[in-house]
Amino acid sequence: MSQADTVTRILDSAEELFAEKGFAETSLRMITTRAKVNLAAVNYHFGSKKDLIQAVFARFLSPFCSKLDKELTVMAAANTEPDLRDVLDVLARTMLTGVHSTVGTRKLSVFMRLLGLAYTQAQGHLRRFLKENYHETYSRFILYLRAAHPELSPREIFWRIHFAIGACVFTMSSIEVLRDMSMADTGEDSGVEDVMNQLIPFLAAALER
Amino acid sequence: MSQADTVTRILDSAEELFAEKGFAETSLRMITTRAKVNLAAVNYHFGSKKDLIQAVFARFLSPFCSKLDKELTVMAAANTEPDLRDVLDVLARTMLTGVHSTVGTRKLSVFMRLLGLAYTQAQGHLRRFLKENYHETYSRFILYLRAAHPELSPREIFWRIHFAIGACVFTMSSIEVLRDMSMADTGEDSGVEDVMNQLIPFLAAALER
DNA sequence: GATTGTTTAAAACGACCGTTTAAAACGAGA
DNA sequence: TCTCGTTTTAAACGGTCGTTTTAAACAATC
Repeated sequence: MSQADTVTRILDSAEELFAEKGFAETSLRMITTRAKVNLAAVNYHFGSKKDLIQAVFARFLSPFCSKLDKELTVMAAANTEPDLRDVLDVLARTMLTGVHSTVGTRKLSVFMRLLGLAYTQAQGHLRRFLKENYHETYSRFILYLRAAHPELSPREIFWRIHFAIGACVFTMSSIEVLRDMSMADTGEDSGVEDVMNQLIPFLAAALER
Repeated sequence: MSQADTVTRILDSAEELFAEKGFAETSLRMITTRAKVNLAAVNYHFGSKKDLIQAVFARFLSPFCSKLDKELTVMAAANTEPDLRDVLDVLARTMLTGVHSTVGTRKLSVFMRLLGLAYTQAQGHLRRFLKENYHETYSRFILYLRAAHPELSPREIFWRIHFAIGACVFTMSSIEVLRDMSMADTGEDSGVEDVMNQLIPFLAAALER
């Protein structure tokens, strides 16, 4: 087994388990067992559990953000005055293509769940790491949102977009629970795609009102 | 120190710490140290950590749900055909009065954060506990929502209301982080009330579209 | 094929976890 | 005041955690 294999297998297992259980509830022993590597491999290749957490985020956020950056540039070049739909379309398309990442397909729910963890379970080290590495792209995205709605104050833009993020992240974070509840309530199963198809108009209505 | 004191102090500390850090990241030693009681007191009075978690939820959900039940009855008696605003008003008012609970004032953000944990960190035992004890009130609330919008399918109602819950829970759960980010982005501080004042029209627009 | 640097392996470390035990302290009723 | 059930205390238990250590296995260079 090559080094790349070991590192990748650890990242894969860690990503799955973090998304499923959170950081504290996932032990290095679970990760290394699932990855079929030795326990010490995590500390050897990554240094510590904290560094592993950061590496998991880096692996999907770095390609995602550079893709988003490129797409924003394309958008800005094509259209002198991008409206809200344009900006959100760029985000949505980048997310969907970013999900089908370099190595196979990453589930959208895993992506969302990790994003949710970043907000709700981020200890100091992760928050600092994310800000340091991805704040630039984030600011740029927000800037285009502002440009699309110059009549709204920056504060209004900020909060509306974070309400929307909340609806997405919460929904996708607890998608299994919610699907169970929906099943119990309505008697019908809701596929993840059904949910997305309802979520998008919901968000559009809330953002554009 | 009386028994009631000990039990209450444990619940207070546990509630704060759970809301701040989550379940796994909060140890019984942290709780008992903050509560200034002996470590064994938790197992003596509650049985186990799981039982303590359930007790924390029971303490704020039980009064909340019985209040909500009463208010729903009042609403149903006063108005033969309650519309969406009526139903949501009942919920909002119950939440705000429920927050100022029997013992002092509980922060709204703590209430929301616990609600968020129930969705995103609930292990089997907590999920079962919540369903067993509070599912009845929940169903009744959903029923009124359906009656208010009979043209929408139960599935649509279910998902819209949970998207809305997501926006609330996420926002209030990470309110500190978000206020920091907003400050860094816009240069202006957003008070919690400002945020609420923007959240409500956002949700109304999304639900009623 | 010996040597060197890299990666894997097994075992152990100290720390902290939730829980249990057994004795001490307490408080109300006889 | 003595008693007896309740509550608090201090100490210990077994177990799991993240991390470290030491040696073995491996791969590339000469």
